[in-house]
Amino acid sequence: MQSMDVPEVVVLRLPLYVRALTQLQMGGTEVVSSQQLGVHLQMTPAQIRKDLSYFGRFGKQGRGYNIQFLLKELRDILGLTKEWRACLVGVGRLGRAIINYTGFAPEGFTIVAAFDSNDDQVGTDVGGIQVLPMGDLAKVIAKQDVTIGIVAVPAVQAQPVIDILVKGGVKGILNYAPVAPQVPLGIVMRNIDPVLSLQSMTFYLKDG
Amino acid sequence: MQSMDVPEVVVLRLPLYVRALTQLQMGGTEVVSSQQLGVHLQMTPAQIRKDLSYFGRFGKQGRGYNIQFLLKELRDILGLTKEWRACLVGVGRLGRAIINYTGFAPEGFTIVAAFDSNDDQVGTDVGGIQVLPMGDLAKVIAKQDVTIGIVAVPAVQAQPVIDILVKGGVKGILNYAPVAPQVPLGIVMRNIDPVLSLQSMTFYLKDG
DNA sequence: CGATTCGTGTTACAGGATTCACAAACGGGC
DNA sequence: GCCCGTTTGTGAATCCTGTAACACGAATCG
Repeated sequence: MQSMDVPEVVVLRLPLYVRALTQLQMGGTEVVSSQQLGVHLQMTPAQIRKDLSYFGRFGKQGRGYNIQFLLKELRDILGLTKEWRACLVGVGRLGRAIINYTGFAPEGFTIVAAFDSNDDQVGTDVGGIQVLPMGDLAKVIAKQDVTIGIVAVPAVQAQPVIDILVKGGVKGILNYAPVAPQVPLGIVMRNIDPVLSLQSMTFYLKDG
Repeated sequence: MQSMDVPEVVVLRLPLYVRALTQLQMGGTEVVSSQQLGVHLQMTPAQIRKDLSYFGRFGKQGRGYNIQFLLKELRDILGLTKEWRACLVGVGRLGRAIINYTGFAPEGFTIVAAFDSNDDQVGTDVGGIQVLPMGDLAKVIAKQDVTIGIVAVPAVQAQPVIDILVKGGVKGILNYAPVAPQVPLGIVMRNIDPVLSLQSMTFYLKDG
């Protein structure tokens, strides 16, 4: 709702704040200023204050931000208070690594189902999850309340798989395939693409 | 050299062009207009033309861009014509997946060495690569002409590992650990962080 | 209790990036 | 050789983002 006129760059930074604040909280800090947060995250205090001011007034003049309070607010804003249910498509090497990745669950992202188009994979157990045939996708998404689809299939299959996921009803796509797929308006996509990262990195390395 | 006043956003987009052009080339196309590229990549033709114009005049009015020529130029600009040698630190689950990932080699990125601080891992063979102790890092980087360090260690170890890599002489860091590490000026870092991607995604999903 | 210090929220500004618009260039047809 | 449709490259204009400046509230101190 309030989301309408918040720049996307700002939204992309919010998780960084959440992470930094969580870390500080672990360390026992209770109050932090935009100044301190700034050095921690390598950004200017002004930017942090401005970002936060899009959503409310969370700080106290002369003191700073109460970490526990700000964290709760930011988690609310980002929608991190509920459990997000995802399904994985593609249980090859990459898919298996994703299923077994321990970083998702603590943040509230659970992979509740896995699919593969390869009949040899279907029926096998990967990291405690039964691999299902693509045909079951729509049914499972609806029944299991899945909102996020994770794509870990070869490049050529990515677009068709994403089409199926969208038709099936997921609202967000986390795409690991090295392509830039098209999604209809209203679907949120994020790409994980280490090769692109490396290819833009080399521009700066090539004559260092 | 010419790199000085090219905006970083532009550099980040160049690999997308390379990929799209390669795909078109595979399909047999020889010439493409900014218009066509635009629909393919979901961006405005003007932006594509402007981006390319930072580096030279590659197109012909009335015709468009010769794909083979433009690809060669872009690969040159990005420094993708040579083989880039990388080393991996951390051969846990994630590290193993990275070593076995088949997407790097075809693009000219080779992992030539792997390290781990865990003595149980040292000496074992992962995906055809001998795991070495951290102590050998500097020596190997120098001897093997390694310019890129890939970090796949737990969050708490990431910063110290990166410090060692930088001291050892790498120029670029591809960081998979869920932290925002500090690197000295002149070192290029790219972060791969699916959790951050998901956390910014949920902002848009939370009341859809 | 007044003065001082600190740090926020906000407004104004500067610098970048994206889009627009158009002259100049090219290729093909006649 | 000349015209016509097409598409580039590029200033100009617009939009967006980040930074700096500042007025005000809150806490502290003598």
